[in-house]
Amino acid sequence: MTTASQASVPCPIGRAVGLMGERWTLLILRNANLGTTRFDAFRAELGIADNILSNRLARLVEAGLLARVPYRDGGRTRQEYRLTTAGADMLPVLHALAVWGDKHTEPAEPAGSMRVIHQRCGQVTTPGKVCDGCGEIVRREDEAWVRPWLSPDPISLAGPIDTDT
Amino acid sequence: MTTASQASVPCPIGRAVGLMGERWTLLILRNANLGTTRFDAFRAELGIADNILSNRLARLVEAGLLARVPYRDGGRTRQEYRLTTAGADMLPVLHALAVWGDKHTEPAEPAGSMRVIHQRCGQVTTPGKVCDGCGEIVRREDEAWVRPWLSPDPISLAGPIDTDT
DNA sequence: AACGCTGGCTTGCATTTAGCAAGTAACAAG
DNA sequence: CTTGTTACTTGCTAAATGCAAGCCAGCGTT
Repeated sequence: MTTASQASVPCPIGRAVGLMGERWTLLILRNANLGTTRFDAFRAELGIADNILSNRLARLVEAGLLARVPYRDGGRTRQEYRLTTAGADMLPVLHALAVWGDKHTEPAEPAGSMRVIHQRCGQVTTPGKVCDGCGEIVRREDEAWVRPWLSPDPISLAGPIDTDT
Repeated sequence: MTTASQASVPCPIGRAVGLMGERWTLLILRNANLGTTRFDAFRAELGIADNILSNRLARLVEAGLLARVPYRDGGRTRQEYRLTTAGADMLPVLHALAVWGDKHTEPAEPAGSMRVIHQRCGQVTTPGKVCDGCGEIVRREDEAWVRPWLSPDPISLAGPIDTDT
């Protein structure tokens, strides 16, 4: 799913950054990993302009990280932007950014830090491979995030859509 | 080291992305982690415009990820941009981008993939915490990268400068 | 068939940013 | 004093960002 401009970059970091080294793209991928799929939901959650959101979603679909999928809603057809495997595989990047952000930056108001929950044992854990509590590998489907500034409830990560792009 | 615009963002990912969700910034951090320190070296390695490089280096210094340090070179005073602890702590983000980029994007010409070497045992390993070969935790000072499109030689990661910003 | 509503954009515009290429200032050597 | 180097700055053009209004397709209702 490489776009033409990636193909000339030998470095995988360079190619990845060419696709997603842009703040709105990364924020869209964060929210998509947490289950956001609809245009108006991204717009509301991110406070992003319509034209920028439309542009970024199109790029993410073209790059294969999201898939634009029609669905029926109360009789009418709507569109949603579903996470693909490539989009889901961004989770380690999001984990790493969360750890860095938590260590090196401060929110103005301590609403409480973001926490990652291993749902199988219920423990808070460092994002990454192995649960700090029980030592098990934390699988995506057992991981939830608590963002206390939004809600005290853990949000499970979204599963990717199966896709052949 | 939070800039004013970060302080209003409760999410650590949002704050991190506010500082570095931009391709040139990420690429500068990649090269700084591999030991690049001088303005003309960044310019040559990245093919970046002077004004953009100057701007990004200033922002990274302001955000505390790099430190601008004078040094003597053949009698004259020059400046270098040294990695700080905060900049060094970007390594997991770079690792995650490398893994993603390697899995989901293709170079035009197979020059060979980027490889991470655990120098204590000499093995190639997956970037991350534990060596695939010997099972030891891969410490920064024992990690080197091979980027075959540049050179067959492993490049050790740069150690951060001690700094109190 | 006509109309209204909604969703998912597009458009026009002003502002900002990106990037090229030339130029500048400070500092050193000759 | 002149020259060269380093680390930028500047002027300019093109592209991107983002606001706010508007458009179009698809649907349901009348």
